[in-house]
Amino acid sequence: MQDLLFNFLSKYVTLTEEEKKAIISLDIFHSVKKGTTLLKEGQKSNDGYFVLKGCIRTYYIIDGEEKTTAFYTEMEGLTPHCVVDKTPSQYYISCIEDTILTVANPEMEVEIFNKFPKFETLCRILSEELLAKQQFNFDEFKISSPEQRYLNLLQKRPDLIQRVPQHQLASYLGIKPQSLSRLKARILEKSKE
Amino acid sequence: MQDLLFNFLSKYVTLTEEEKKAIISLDIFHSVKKGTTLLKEGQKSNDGYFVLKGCIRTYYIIDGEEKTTAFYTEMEGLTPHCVVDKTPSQYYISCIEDTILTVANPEMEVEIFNKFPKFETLCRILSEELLAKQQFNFDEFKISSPEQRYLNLLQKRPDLIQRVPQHQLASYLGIKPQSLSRLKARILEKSKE
DNA sequence: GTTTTTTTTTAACTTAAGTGAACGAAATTA
DNA sequence: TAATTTCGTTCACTTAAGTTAAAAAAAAAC
Repeated sequence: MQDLLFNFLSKYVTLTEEEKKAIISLDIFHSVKKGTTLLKEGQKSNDGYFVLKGCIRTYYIIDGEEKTTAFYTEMEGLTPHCVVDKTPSQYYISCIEDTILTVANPEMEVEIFNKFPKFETLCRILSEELLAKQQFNFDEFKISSPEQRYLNLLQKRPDLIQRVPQHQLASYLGIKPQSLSRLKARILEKSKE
Repeated sequence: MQDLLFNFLSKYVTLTEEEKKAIISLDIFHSVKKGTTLLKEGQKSNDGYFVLKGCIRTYYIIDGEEKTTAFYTEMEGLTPHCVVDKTPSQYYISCIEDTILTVANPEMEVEIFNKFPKFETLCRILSEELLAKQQFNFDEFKISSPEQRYLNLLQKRPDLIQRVPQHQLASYLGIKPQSLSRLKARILEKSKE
């Protein structure tokens, strides 16, 4: 299980056995069942997550309606907003599949950083990389229509469309479930011509 | 001029005179005139920017049309995508006002990090913070209509609406300039009732 | 200070998303 | 397995954004 993490990290740094042991000893590996809510609106938390296997989503509840804004799957990490600015969370995080993830808080990070400074470099690089990727996704979203966004997702993350309920996908694409249905029918219609 | 930077940084770390001098000696402070293009599509570059005064924007040119995706103003930083993944840039960066900014590349960063490890901590924290903020902005964008996005911007960044040309604002809001005009007229109409 | 260019607004028309309701399919629960 | 809830799709209707064109306003260039 932890090999998934070490494999991923090996793309960025070479870890000694001692360093790996230090990570394992933090006891950050967890298995969570489908449907489990990791964080609720209004809660304070210091936990950041990194998905090793499975899928989690973040969503807001606005006027009683769920608005799904992100999915995190294999080798993707999430530091909730509330961890960064120490305020109650504005959104929920829950598992849409049985999921294996790591859970870590800033205190644990500092502890590791002090012992092994290369981890701080790793975290800096990862978060800079993620920031650039995130900015690009946002750019793409802005300059695309809902239909283009869907087609784009079909190209770039076909798995998501399979493993995620459609009504959750819809708000992820910035539209209503009915519009997603219609849009898919429209695409199918076009492809027949 | 550099005080703007050190003032900002003082919120995160305390810098010694020696450290400040090390930064100044990197010769990263630049003044650029309105209209200057800092980066063009297809170019490779290693420069990241941090705006001390003024405003820069990133935009794509798609089918001959400019698509503005972001503005960076006072105390906001930008590491272009092409710096992170070493590919030619997909977008342009230019100044929409006379601007004072810092320009730094990863090599300079590494040099500073080696001399003063606290800078790496600073950069990690800044980019984690930015990532969380960025994610939240994206969330807000997804769950809002164009009209809500405009009203939201009016609340949160009224300065942008003043200092930025409307047609650039429009694509930033994910719509066409004509739609922005109409939307503003609609809001004005509503407020009269 | 006038001309030229760029930007913003307005309008008419087209296309697509939002809304509310209904229906069948699928998944959950009893 | 039957009952119930949740989910996905379809429909009719409303609202708003995209498109094309033109005019007005503002900014830049001469």
